Amino acid sequence: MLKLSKLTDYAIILLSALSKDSTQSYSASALAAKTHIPEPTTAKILKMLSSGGLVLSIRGAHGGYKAIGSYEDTPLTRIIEVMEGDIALTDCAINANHNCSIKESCPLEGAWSDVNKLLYETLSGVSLASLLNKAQIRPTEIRDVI
Amino acid sequence: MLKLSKLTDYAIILLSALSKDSTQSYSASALAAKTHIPEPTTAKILKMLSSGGLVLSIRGAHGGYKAIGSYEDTPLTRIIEVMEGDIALTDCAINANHNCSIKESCPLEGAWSDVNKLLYETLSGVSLASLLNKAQIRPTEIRDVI
DNA sequence: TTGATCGCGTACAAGATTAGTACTATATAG
DNA sequence: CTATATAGTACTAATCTTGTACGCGATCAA
Repeated sequence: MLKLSKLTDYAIILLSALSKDSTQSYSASALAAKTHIPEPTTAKILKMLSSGGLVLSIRGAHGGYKAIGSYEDTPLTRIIEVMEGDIALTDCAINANHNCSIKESCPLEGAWSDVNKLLYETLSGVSLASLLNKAQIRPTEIRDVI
Repeated sequence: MLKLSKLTDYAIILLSALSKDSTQSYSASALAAKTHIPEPTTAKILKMLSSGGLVLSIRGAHGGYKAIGSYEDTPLTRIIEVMEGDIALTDCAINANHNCSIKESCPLEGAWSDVNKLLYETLSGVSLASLLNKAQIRPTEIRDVI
């Protein structure tokens, strides 16, 4: 299926809610209510986004989370990396020294890493802002390849 | 992580083994021995590839599996679809009518489908043969986008 | 200074998905 | 007819993802 995790999906929804007004801070529970994402899960995701530098956290009473900038230049890959770790189609693609049971006989060796790089470049070209705006996603010369 | 399943990974290894000599047929157990993929798993994958039209199966004594053509024009997406079903970053991307718990409040609506299409186009541009050859993967004008 | 609010960190439990196995049926060659 | 090999289905086991719980630390306001 080549799926993103649900948490990544949720993360983008939360970022969307936060960027509605990036001057204001929202508590985790307020965001949960707003987005209908379960509260503990919301808190967890916001923590991850915060430690990944995608949102600002303000501790203490009347604290909360705040958007950082407009996400105009934030590539989709950044969110995926924060939420899921490195982007890798296969374990081989990212880590040449992983312990693969069929390593000796695998005919692919480094082949995946090229495909992986291509995929990464493609998703890097999509900014979070453009996703949130449902706006144009990529230069046409690339979209016409199909 | 945006990972492919292990079965998909194995499938490509098996296709690679088969295309070494596409005139010959190999039994599932022979391929398992050759690739070091567990035998029952090998059998299962070959069945899937066969019903997806990616390999030819020959039943009965001295039967086995055979490659179909050179896979020069077989896009990577084809294998992924056969092994994992539709390519979809999120459930929303492919099926607008899925029952999503936050559907009413989701700000993304159809946005994912555009990204998904882009991803699909990108992976379509990689042929199985080129992956097996570790050869050039994409026209330069696209690879230079980074 | 003290209490209430709210984020941080870690660890844990439940659920869903994926990987792998077993068994029976069917087709073909000799 | 028999041996060989794939097809199909159902089941089990392992892993990953999701969601929850709880105690700690920071900040604000009275």
